[in-house]
Amino acid sequence: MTDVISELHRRGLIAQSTDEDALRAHLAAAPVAFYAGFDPTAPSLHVGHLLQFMVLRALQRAGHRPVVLVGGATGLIGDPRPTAERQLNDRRTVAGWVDSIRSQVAPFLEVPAAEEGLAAPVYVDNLEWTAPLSAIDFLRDIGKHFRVGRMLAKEAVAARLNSEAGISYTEFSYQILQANDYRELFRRHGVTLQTGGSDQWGNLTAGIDLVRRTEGATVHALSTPLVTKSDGTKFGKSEGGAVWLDPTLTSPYAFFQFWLNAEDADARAWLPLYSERPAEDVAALVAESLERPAARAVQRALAEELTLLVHGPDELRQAEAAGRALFGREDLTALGPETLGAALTEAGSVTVDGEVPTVAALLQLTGLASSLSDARRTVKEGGAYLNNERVTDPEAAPAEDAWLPGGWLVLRRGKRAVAGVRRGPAV
RNA sequence: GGCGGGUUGCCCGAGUGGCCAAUGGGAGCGGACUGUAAAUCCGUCGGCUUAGCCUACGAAGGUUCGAAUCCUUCACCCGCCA
Repeated sequence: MTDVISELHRRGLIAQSTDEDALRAHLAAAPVAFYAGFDPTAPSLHVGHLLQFMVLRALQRAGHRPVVLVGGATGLIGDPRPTAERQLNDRRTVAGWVDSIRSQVAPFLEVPAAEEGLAAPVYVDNLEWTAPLSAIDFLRDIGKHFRVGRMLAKEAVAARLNSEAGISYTEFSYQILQANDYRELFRRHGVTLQTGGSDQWGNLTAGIDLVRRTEGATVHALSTPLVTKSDGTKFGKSEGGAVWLDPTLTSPYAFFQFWLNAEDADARAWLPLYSERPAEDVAALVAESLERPAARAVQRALAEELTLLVHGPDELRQAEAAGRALFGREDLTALGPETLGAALTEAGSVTVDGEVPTVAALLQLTGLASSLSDARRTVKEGGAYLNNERVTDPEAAPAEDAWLPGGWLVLRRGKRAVAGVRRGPAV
């Protein structure tokens, strides 16, 4: 059995850990069950969650059994964020998100049939054991084991107490629920390791304490570092917001482009975290990037590997081809209707029927501009292009001879936001 | 429960009756330079049927020719006291 802790260290995936020697020995002794939780706070997971999957996959490859918890209960309460109180989502919405997130996780964890020696993942929802809890049970059987002093000292709580936002009793209680999850999974599935982001450390240790107090057992936790960007802005955002894993929210093309557009320094820092290539290959790619940054070998590697992982081989091929077509040197008319159509469909497109809208309207329709005002402004600033030629009049409709073979227009905003307009009856 | 302070655009934060769609900074967006990087510089940054109009300064009312600015009530936050 490989020493998975060493691998995780090498890749920079460990921020904090409970007694590491003990954990290493524990993992080496026998296959263990471990868990990571995902709260349904949105209809889809996003790139920020990807790092958790890298840890899950590494542990599973090492022979351990992943237990994936989707927080149907905790998602109703809200993990305290450092800045402000969360808006509560209604129960039906959260229940729907639980389903979509559960199915989203599945592809990341192979089923044992595919590869011998892998333990099948288990999926659970903490609503199962949290919903039946009465207030009395909660306070007597669980609450009694928590000291308020320790709860207040947790970073997530302390930050909020010191902020103007304060913290509600609801969110203050969150750590107790998550701790109870750990205990339930210890009882039900023999889980002895929880992984999560470093911002979850307080919650992870709360669970360890509860298991020790009530079960007399020593269990472990491992946290991943916060992924950062060299310019200090938040990781995982691109034009238009979060980068989702759901292909209907963020197209595979956009997902591919997100990684391809990473800054050099960031891409080099991220590669070990996200790549499952051998260490030598990772090192070689980083060296290549330092030598010839313009080739963007590291960005390409990230984009390819992760698009393949998240969206599969077909989508990867199309996302790549679309990028080549739209950013290639060739004349657009030389592309041919099939290539052009496939690329634009991948990038995002709209179909217009009847009278052709103005350029400003098309910018808005394709989502390249958020409003008509925004579209007009973009044209005024010289940032709008039709078939790679700058547009000057926002109120003019594209000329008849602008239509490319196949009935396409290529609309672009700035350097990299591209969308297609197709003429024809609505599909 | 009492007293005091606060709630402004994506975020931070000015603004105490007209010159306020609201100073400034950050983020975002566009341009130049590049490599579909970074840094830098310049521009832009509520919406619309765009020389104009509409909606906005926690919420709802009120005073006034005119309110983000004054008054009343409500909600929430922070601090001190009980």
